[in-house]
Amino acid sequence: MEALEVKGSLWLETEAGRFLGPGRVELLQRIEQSGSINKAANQMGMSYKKAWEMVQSMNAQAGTPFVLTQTGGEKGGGAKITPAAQGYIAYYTELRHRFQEFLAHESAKISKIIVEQGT
Amino acid sequence: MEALEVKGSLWLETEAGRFLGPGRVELLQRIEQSGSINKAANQMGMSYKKAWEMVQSMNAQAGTPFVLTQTGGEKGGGAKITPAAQGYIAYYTELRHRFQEFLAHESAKISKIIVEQGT
DNA sequence: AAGCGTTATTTTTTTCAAAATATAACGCTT
DNA sequence: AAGCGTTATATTTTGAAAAAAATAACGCTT
Repeated sequence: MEALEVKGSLWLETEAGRFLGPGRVELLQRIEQSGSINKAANQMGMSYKKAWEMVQSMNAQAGTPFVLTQTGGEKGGGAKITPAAQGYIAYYTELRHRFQEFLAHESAKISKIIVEQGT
Repeated sequence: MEALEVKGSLWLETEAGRFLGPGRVELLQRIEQSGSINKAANQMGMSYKKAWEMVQSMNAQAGTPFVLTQTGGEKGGGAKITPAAQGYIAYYTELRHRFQEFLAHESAKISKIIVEQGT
């Protein structure tokens, strides 16, 4: 057994289910950067519909909306994220960093342990 | 936003992909306890075929087999897990315990943080 | 030799999620 | 009024995974 690694995934959950994970955070960041749900979805190889449903779900679960949209107008419309969303993104990023340190630490220990048990 | 919790999932990975996670560990434990792939699968609401494929995949990825099977015989056949599998189960259980402590610690901190940022 | 409960394997069917397609509305620009 | 790029929504199609079903083999017991 070579190159055994500890991997994992992390998300925030409310009583209504998953609230914020890697996919939603990336979507929010791409909406922030591009100003468009459509562009963000295309960048991620995701259908507009799915992205829009993720936005709906987040807006519903958070007390305050995470994404504000506008239909029509100068550039056809657009979307931007709220300060609340930015706050959660910052928190999630720090949390993920601590998690990656946990995983790296456990991965560093693992080879020793497996050798000890003799497989 | 009430009752926000940090949740996650954890597994071991080799260059060939996922090797050991919660589902496989539970399957191994139930095979050990029941002496049968079939019974273990039924207990987990899983088809025999899927359980058998998981066993095949584990046996292939680990250098040494994790499950030994016998067809025919006194009770029609059966399966048991090897000491190597038992060693990995013990390691994974300890790892999961440390992970749950990480999650609990982060969940305890989270409410404070969210309040601070004013949502 | 017939029966049993299991492992082992293939084939078929079903289910469900994802993708694709289509349509409408919106508000600006020209 | 026509065109644009977007949001918003419903409908259809596709595909892949899961489930179900069917078959065979195995080695013991009776």
